[in-house]
Amino acid sequence: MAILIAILKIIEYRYTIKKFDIDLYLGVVAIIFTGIGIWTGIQLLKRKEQKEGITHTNEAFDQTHVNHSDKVLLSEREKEVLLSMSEGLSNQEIADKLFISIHTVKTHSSNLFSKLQVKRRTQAIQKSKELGII
Amino acid sequence: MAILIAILKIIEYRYTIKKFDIDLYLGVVAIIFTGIGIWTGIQLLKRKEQKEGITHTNEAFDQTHVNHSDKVLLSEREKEVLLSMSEGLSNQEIADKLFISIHTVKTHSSNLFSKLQVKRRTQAIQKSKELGII
DNA sequence: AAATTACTCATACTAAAGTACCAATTCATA
DNA sequence: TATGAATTGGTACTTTAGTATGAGTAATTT
Repeated sequence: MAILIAILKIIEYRYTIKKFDIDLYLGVVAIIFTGIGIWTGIQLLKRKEQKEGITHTNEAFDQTHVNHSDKVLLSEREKEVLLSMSEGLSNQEIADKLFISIHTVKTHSSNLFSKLQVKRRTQAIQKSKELGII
Repeated sequence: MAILIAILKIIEYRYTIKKFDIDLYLGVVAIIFTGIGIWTGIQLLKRKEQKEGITHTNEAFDQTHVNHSDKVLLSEREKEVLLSMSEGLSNQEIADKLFISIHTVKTHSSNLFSKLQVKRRTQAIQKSKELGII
């Protein structure tokens, strides 16, 4: 804001161009500040994307790093749940298949997610295939 | 440009606010057009990035499309969403990645699910891998 | 015997996913 | 020019997924 005001002051040669059409001056101001706006917008969006990019690469790094250092050991039941997930089954369908309640399936899910260090079943599927668990 | 001029004309109540400080008027014009500029800049950048994204996916698409059946025909965008799904991204993350709203991601999701005749994203991932779409 | 691990089930939540509508824009094509 | 496909965005809603927490049981290990 301070910069904008400063620029406005610098441009303020309107006393010298008073003889010119005031419309022309306004048009120039409008165009200049449109340009400033465009530039600002691009800068803002760039910064936002950079932050997201850093976050993503960090996540990707963590995943691949853990792959080599930790041997992820899932229990039998967790592996069964994970396998069923990769087949596209819902929690309820997995529960029916394994003759357990949906609550138990959710417990196994949550546990295997934290063991695999993922947040969603789709990530678990992808990661477990990378690790050769499935 | 025509729009800018038109807006300028609409704003042109300077005859009525002549009694007010001309600096105030200029400040308002500057702020408004800065806002317009920011918006324009964001829109321009969005469009640019989207074109780049499509180019990339087209390259990837050409590699896989030749090899496999076109019985299930997904649109470009649907394939992009599907691929992102298989990478374990949430709808919100896909939206951010493709520079579209989460609503649009859901629309694409729902459409590709019915095209693949599945009910969940996990099934879509499994089936599309069977079909060689991914 | 005590501790640990795996498995089970539950409640009560929040978050995400998915569906069903609708509507506007763009773009290629009949 | 009109028509349809693709893309985008929205509201409102239901369903599923996921988290946090607690707790009981059986088997194994220390």
